[in-house]
Amino acid sequence: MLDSQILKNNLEEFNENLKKRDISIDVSLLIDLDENRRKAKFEAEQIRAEQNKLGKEIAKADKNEKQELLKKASELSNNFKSLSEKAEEEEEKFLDLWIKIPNIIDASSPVGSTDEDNKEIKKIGEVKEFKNLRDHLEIGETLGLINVEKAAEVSGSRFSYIFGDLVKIEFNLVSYVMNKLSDNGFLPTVPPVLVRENALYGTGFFPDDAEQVYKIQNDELYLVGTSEVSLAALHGDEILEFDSLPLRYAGFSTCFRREAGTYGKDTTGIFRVHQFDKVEMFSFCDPEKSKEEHEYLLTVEEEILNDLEIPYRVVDVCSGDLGASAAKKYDIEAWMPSQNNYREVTSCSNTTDYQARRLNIRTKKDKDTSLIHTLNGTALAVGRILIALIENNQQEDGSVEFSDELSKLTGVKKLS
RNA sequence: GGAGAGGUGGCUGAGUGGUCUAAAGCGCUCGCCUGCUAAGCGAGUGGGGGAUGAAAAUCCCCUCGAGGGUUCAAAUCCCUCCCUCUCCGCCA
Repeated sequence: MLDSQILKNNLEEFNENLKKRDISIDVSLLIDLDENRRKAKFEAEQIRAEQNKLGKEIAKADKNEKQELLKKASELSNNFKSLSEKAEEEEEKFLDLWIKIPNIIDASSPVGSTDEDNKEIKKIGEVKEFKNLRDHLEIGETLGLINVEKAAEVSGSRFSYIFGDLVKIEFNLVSYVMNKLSDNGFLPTVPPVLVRENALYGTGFFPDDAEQVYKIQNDELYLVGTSEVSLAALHGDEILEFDSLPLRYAGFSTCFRREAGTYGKDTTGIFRVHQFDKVEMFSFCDPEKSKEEHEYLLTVEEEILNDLEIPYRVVDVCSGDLGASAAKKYDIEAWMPSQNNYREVTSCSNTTDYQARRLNIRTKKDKDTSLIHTLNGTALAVGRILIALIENNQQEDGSVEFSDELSKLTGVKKLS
């Protein structure tokens, strides 16, 4: 959520941002609603003040005076009730619209409408040529490492079983990444994957992306699509020690996504599934240092991909492709030989104070309390990394063989 | 799942309808005192929103787990929810 002061202080920036994001809303309506709610609240408060004053007089008054004063107080009370009701209505009217306004985009983010307009920043690693090119599913099925057909019978489409050495690789990679992050000041965390509605509003997934989230009907709980949600909410309603910033966490969790509206898209194998495991970095940061922190998270992501010997490119995500809460976002896309293309394996966002305002996370600096900035980045999206590892290290005979260096991380030299 | 007890400021803890503007203690900050340290003395010490103002500031509203209700008036009474603890049952 944005600071509504922007309507008074920096309307130009506000309008420009809407333009960049290609959103058309009635700004003058917003301004009116904002003014109305302030006015309504102020009027209610005035009456409340009178009422409070009178209440104190009543407490001191003797019996004769009391009856008279009570009558007056009763009037004020009714008056206040109707005014504060009105104030609440006005507040709600404004907030309903305001909560949907996305974050202010960083000046350095490219302007554009779709992922086609994302800006490639760099391309690292050599793309190999393959004879008898196979995709990860074909390799995985043949070697008995992946089964999506059986998973479809058990759970429906977009689920998978992974077996044997692939599981071994998953746990080895998670362990490698957790160690690396722990060495770099991230606190390893296993957060809850079921959360209340509030955590999803706080992180900006609600109300906009609600259709992507699984709901547990009986208990009013939701399955997180990323541990970002539970990590961000960890410090909700807190004032963090300024000297403790940045507070960095590395969360391991299973992630659940409904993938509504993706029918027919990425239907092969385990690329786009309803359930996958992920290690996520999350940082609570001094607002003045969030840009550096963002670059830092990206660096960590790149190091991991380099260690894993996966060719990749880094993309600066354009205005139209940013989520509501991000001011700036870098995606890393790994080379996927079977698709002859780079595909997203990490995403790293600076959400500035957008989540912090909703979650009420602040710090105290020189006596002033101010909102902190939050950032998140994927350290290891297990499923997609497994795909990249399988496909980029496949052999002509349909086996998969890792370099000596890489096999130290996977714990497996050859899949056959 | 059953039975019970609770949630008050950074912490401990008093407070069962109006002077609560939340006692007291601890902690913290500043000052005094002391050769240093401790003790002592004094002052201050949460958060959010708003009005006026160039600013400094002054004033107002909200906040005792959350949300409703009763009342002229709620930390205090009533309802719903959340959380914590104890006992029983079940359980990885």
